[in-house]
Amino acid sequence: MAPDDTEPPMHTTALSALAPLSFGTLTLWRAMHNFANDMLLELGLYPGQELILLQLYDADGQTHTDLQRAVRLDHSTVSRTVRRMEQAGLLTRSPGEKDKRAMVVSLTEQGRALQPRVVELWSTVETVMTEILTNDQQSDFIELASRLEQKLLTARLNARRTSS
Amino acid sequence: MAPDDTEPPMHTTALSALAPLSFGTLTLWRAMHNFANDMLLELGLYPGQELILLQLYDADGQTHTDLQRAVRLDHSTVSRTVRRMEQAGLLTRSPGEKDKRAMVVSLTEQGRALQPRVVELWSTVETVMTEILTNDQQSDFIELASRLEQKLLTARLNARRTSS
DNA sequence: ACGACTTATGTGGCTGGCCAAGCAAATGCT
DNA sequence: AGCATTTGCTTGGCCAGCCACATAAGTCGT
Repeated sequence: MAPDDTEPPMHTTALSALAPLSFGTLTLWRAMHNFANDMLLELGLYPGQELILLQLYDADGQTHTDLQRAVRLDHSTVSRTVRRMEQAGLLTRSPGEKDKRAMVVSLTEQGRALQPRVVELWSTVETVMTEILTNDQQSDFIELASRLEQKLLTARLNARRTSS
Repeated sequence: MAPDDTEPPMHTTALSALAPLSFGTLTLWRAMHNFANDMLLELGLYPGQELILLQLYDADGQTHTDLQRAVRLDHSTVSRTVRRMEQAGLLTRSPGEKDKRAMVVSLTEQGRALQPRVVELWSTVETVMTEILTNDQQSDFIELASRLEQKLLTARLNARRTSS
């Protein structure tokens, strides 16, 4: 788990003065990540694995590519993570019938058994967060976050186009 | 860098429906992280290293512990990262005079030369984000993020207290 | 039908981040 | 003074995430 948070929080970083919005995003994410992580570890999961599980709960029997597009991580990351989850007994991989290159990922009993706990985990995180916000604040935050995300995505694309 | 974002964004993940606030936080952070990362790599830096540099720009000659408290990462992470940055010629480590256990970290010419570019990097990120927000929306977002962070920090502490 | 391209996945290597275990130096306590 | 505790840092091991490269299997064009 992350370092002790018993000390006064670092509200005086260089970054906080230079780029408060970025700083706020970073620290919020870290706090959420650490909080979720503690619970994930109790389920024997590592961060990111629960996203793949959620994806499979939504529709079992997806290929690596399906999962990769959903979670938006590198295919090599998905490949390794899925393999580790297979070794952990959470899911099964088998070559596709039509397309022999594709690996179809299916939940095992053990993997499916985690569904309520994984759902509860994220519900807990969400509850903790929404608890201190009004409905309006929640939708405002979500909308702002979404707009910022979109802006950053397009900014990144533009930057890449001009550099390459 | 992260996977191609040319495909339509994943606005239909299982998590987005289950925990929209958490999902928004996660995706926003990822977008920001990826955007910043591209620029970091062009500077020959890896994510997290620029935070240590910023810290040193603020006050050169800090110990590992100083840095660790500032960036709030695990001390072992700081140790490794600082060592790699030393190998990259960005900084110097030398045992403290009074306290021979402490490693005092100082910037090299090369490390200090990066200051304007590191500052510019985060300014760029911040500008991209603030561009689409009014001043009120910016301060709202920062305040909400800060409150959410605090809530998550205390929730984590409570959870740990009761479990251990 | 055959070669070129595209797609699906795997592997090695690098980083960040964490924990746990270990070592060395400073501090404190008797 | 001498021993126990605390503090500062290091190392090994595990995971995520990325890129670059490699392989296998569909697909397409001639």
